[in-house]
Amino acid sequence: MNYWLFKTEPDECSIDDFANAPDTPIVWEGVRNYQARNFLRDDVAVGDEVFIYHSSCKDIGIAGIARVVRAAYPDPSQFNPCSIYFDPKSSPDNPRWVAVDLVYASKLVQLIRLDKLKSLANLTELPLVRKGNRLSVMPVTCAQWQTILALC
DNA sequence: GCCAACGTTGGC
DNA sequence: GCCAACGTTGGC
Repeated sequence: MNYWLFKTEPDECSIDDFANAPDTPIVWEGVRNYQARNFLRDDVAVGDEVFIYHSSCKDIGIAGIARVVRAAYPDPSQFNPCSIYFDPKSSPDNPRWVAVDLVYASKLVQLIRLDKLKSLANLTELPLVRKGNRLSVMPVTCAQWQTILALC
């Protein structure tokens, strides 16, 4: 089993959206970066656990945990002309982008702020805290996962 | 809203 | 395959 961190803008999809529908899988669509796509497509597996990270908002940081319930499949939004994620260069017989499904696992008692994460020597290798990082789907090592959980 | 950093595109 | 120009991300 692997651990991950997925970024999301809470205006778009927040941990509360998961918590409000704890039995409903949420389609993690709209990843449009090749490195992130490759992680989703090749390495994210059913049963993996995911930190849900809130970006571009007032309270930036890790807000909760979700679990993967469906591995990669073609991201439906890439074929939908009405979607902001529509990609005219992708085709159903050769899809460029993938989605996975997540369900709610837990909400952290309090959000772990980005500056807190940046302050920890154990996390300096986490892509999230590295300068200029823009990866929206990133692996978290077991040690990093434990370090972060211990902050709760 | 600014802007640094990074990713992508496309001409050559 | 290089690289300038452009677009996007995301913290501040």
